[in-house]
Amino acid sequence: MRLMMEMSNNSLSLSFTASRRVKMKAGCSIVDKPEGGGGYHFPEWAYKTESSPGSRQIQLWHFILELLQKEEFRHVIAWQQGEYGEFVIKDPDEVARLWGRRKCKPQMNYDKLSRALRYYYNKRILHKTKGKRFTYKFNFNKLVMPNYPFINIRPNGVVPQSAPPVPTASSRFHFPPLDSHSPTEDAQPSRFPTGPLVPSGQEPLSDSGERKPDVPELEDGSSDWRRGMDLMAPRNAVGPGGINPQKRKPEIMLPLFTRPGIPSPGLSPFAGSSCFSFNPEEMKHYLHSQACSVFNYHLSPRTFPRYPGLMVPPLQCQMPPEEQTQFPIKLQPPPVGRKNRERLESTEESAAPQLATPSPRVKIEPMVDKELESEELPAKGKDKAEREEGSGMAMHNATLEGEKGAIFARPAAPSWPLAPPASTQVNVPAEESQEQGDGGGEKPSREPVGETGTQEKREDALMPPKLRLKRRWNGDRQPESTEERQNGKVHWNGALGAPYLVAEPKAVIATATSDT
DNA sequence: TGCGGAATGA
DNA sequence: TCATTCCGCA
Repeated sequence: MRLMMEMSNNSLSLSFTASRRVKMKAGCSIVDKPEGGGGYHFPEWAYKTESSPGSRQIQLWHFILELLQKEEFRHVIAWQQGEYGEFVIKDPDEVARLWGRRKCKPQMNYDKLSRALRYYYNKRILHKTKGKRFTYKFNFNKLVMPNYPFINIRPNGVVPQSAPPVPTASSRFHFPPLDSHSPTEDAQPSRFPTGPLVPSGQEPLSDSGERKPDVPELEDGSSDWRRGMDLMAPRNAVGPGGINPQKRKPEIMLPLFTRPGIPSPGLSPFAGSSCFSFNPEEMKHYLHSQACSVFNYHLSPRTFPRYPGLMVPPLQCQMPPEEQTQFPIKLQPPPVGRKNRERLESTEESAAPQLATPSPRVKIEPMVDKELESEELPAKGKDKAEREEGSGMAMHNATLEGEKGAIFARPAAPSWPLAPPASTQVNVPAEESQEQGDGGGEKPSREPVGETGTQEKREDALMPPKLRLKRRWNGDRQPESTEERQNGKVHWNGALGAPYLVAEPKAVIATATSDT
């Protein structure tokens, strides 16, 4: 999360304040300790091998981050300026060498390393920036969110200065002491550093400050992401103090969640709780971008730990009615493998060539009863599966649609009041409408899905049975949300592995009027 | 240059 | 689970 937060900043310069405790083999380590000037602030867990779920040793992405935050390795690997979370391996051989050294694998080379990196594709930790040699992009949601159960966006939140970042600058960011900001603090000791990690406004960063004009990239999600940012930024520009939801009609609605303060059971491996404070505006940008990233980069359903019976806290209280909204969060099925993609590609190409457009598609997913059907949304071309993974957008759509809430409560229907149809929620421009959801108007009710639904079914028919089943299966049980994070305050119930959001009125990015 | 399958190891 | 290694393919 911290990483994410930092991404909210323009600057890349990082100061690694978080203590790092990377378990390294003696004689194999190359990076001992974070140094100032680097830029990203990563939580301790990021450097704890033991905190790397499923891993006993430092993971490659950890290592990459390490290198990225070290000035001395900037000539070897560095954040790509102007690109959100994107980094370039300037010296593949050297990086491989360093990695090999760290892992005590002298035979390591870039080929092998890159293979390891490629494994991250499916995990949504990384993705390749197509067309750019040795350039990859982190999916910070994947990396951070699961580890930062609580995200607290507050009007006066601070934002980190460095970071790959985010388009806006200036904010501050900090991690408030856990005990003070984590009402849901569970019994588990926090893994996160407490207290402000970075003084606001410090560390003017050099290399990341400016965002170059983005060049459209059809192939990867970058352009989409940027597009999303574009959509979001100008129209949603609001002062730090918040916005008037009534006046603002962002094309993309970022529903707010309120959280009644549900305690974390402490079941999550990421149970360490932490609060992050953001400048709402920046957060808005960031989160939106994240949403787009989720969409474009296909976050893995595994982004968030899942637990049976996971419930999403009722959304209510602490917020003006108009800001209250809840929507189902739904994860998309895991990425299909290349073969499947190709298969789908070929299948869909012939079957639904009209669908093949470079622009991202937002899959509208009727929740609840229509879940299964929604799972079988049309996939477009090769990226179909990936798009489907874009749970963020999917959720977004869901949000837009004022879907009901069975988000994390997989096993049971939501027990709290469901958000009303988003009749007032979205005012999406044509382009967005198309992209974000043909089903934007879809109601939780059983209204005919319309063309989208028809199309879904059509394509569903074209989908390999196996994939279909898989999607259904996963779709029913994989909560993930990106959109939610976009509201003032996002809290992740780390213990549950479920994010729940708490929006503060002033941190409103967008609101879905629930009463219309 | 990049991808991903497969076998294998830790 | 996360690589590492090897390899064929594009």
